[in-house]
Amino acid sequence: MPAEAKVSAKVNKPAKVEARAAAPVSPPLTERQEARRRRILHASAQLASRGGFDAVQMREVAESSQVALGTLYRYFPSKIHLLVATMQDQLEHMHGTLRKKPPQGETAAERVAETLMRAFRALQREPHLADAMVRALTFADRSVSPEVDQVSRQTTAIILDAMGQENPTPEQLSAVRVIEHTWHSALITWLSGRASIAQVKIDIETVCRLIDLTAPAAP
Amino acid sequence: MPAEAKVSAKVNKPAKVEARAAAPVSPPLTERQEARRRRILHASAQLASRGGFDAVQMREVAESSQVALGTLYRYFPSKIHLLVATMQDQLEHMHGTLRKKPPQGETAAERVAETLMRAFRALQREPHLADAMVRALTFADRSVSPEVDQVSRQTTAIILDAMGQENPTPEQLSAVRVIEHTWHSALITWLSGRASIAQVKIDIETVCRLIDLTAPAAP
DNA sequence: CGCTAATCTAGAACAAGTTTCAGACTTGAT
DNA sequence: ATCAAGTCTGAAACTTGTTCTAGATTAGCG
Repeated sequence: MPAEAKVSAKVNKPAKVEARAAAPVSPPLTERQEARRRRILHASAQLASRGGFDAVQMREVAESSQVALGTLYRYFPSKIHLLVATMQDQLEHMHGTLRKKPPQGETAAERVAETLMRAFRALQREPHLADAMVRALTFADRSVSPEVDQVSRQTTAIILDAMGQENPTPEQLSAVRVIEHTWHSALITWLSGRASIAQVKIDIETVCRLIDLTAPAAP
Repeated sequence: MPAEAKVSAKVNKPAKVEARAAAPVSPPLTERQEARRRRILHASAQLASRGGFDAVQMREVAESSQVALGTLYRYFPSKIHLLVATMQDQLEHMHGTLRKKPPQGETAAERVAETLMRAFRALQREPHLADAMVRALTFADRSVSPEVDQVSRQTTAIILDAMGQENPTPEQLSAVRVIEHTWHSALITWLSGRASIAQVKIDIETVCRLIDLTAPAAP
């Protein structure tokens, strides 16, 4: 009946199809579709690495990834969706990389700060890419909530990993939320040239103190 | 020689002209120019109050404020500049309002949290306006840094006011920075529907604990 | 194989931010 | 009062995100 995989009905956008590598269940993608999706994300990241948010132009992404503009929009319903998906992609890499070398700090706060600073250094290597991803993330409106939430969960997972906490308390989860807020906002101030790298470091270290504040003795 | 006030040279954009009400020194504006500026900001806030960021369309702002499109761009070189200036305007009101009834809390942390929650409630009354202003603020790139910085300073001033600290320590200033980060980011998650009002409250209260953590005995 | 529904493509069309330009209007100085 | 320089206006043009359309392709099923 359908063709190239029944992604579902008309309204369906492979966006939801973005079954993360972990659970490609919802709407299975054809090999060619999966390939297209990868080409698109690759082109997006490449263009972003050059000139940041503005350099990711939908027509160029379509051309670079050898896909028609309409198809690009079928996969990613907006530029913001595309960039947020790009961020999901990069975050997975990052999480994998971070897993390999766990932070060395004594306290949970130290380990989290160390992990975030490591991530920050990675972003510094591709500042334009960071710009595109972070701007998209904070500019996203309600229509992108599910995807942004996914990014948020991934970030939370990274931080909890660094804390080494199996089952964090509600208080600790609040602290993690605040750390994420600070992380995103600090990145923005850095990207827009209003804060130095050193300043970001201080902010991260400052907010990480909240962890110790909320991490009492283990049961 | 010039006309309607010598704003300066060719490249000059009254943007810099935005000498806040406090210090209209740099390039003095004609009365008519000041009036135009007010009309523009008013139209901007009005449109924003309706439909948020997207509803603030430059052509409409120009029409509503009875100014040519080109003139609008002379006063505010981009939509982002316009909305950030709108935020500066609103922040001043807010600061004035907050001054009148200082927060009641015992500790500095309580007072800051109370103040921010009061501001938050004000934003809730005009969620669309809040959306427009906050989105603009976080989307702003380097070209808007001076204006965004001004907003940041104003916010810092409000928080320091609430703390009741005359000369804060560097540590306290760091805490304030982190509070601002959390404030902005929490607003974004609320505006994009990813966090409830209650959640924002918790985040604010959580981060405000940092103040007590960094506020030792007075000298 | 041949069908049928969905997908993909190429390209036009539309929307809103931004730029540009010629001409009318103001302003402040002489 | 006059004039030079800067400002405002109105309208068109340009850019880039987004939508739409008609026709070519593809996938899976009988």
